[in-house]
Amino acid sequence: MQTPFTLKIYEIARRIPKGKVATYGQLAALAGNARAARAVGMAMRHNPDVPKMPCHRVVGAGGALIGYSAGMGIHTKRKMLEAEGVAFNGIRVNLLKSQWHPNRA
DNA sequence: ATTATGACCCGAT
DNA sequence: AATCGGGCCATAA
Repeated sequence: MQTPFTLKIYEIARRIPKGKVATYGQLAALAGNARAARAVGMAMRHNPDVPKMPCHRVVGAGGALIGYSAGMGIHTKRKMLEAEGVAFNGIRVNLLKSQWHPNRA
């Protein structure tokens, strides 16, 4: 059992559709605290439920690839995102095309 | 209960 | 693009 905030982050992260990405700040905002982006990252780092927790679909603000400790870190993360059809723009994710819109499905 | 840390974010250099 | 510094938050120790 995790803390309420963390659980909330899990709920949200879990419903990120394949091929889309969300930013830490976005998740934080959806969780109720737009400034808790850092806390969101911590929740991800402690991720207890890998299968349900697509932490690779969570990127930094502006689509910057931040975080991820598995495999080759960012490299692996990017690989997975590409595999899911996420549009990349050089070193960043093309949020313009691949950012998750919770409201829109 | 207090202190320290981190998968952040923003603005400036 | 990369680096530096300051601010915010919840979690872990």
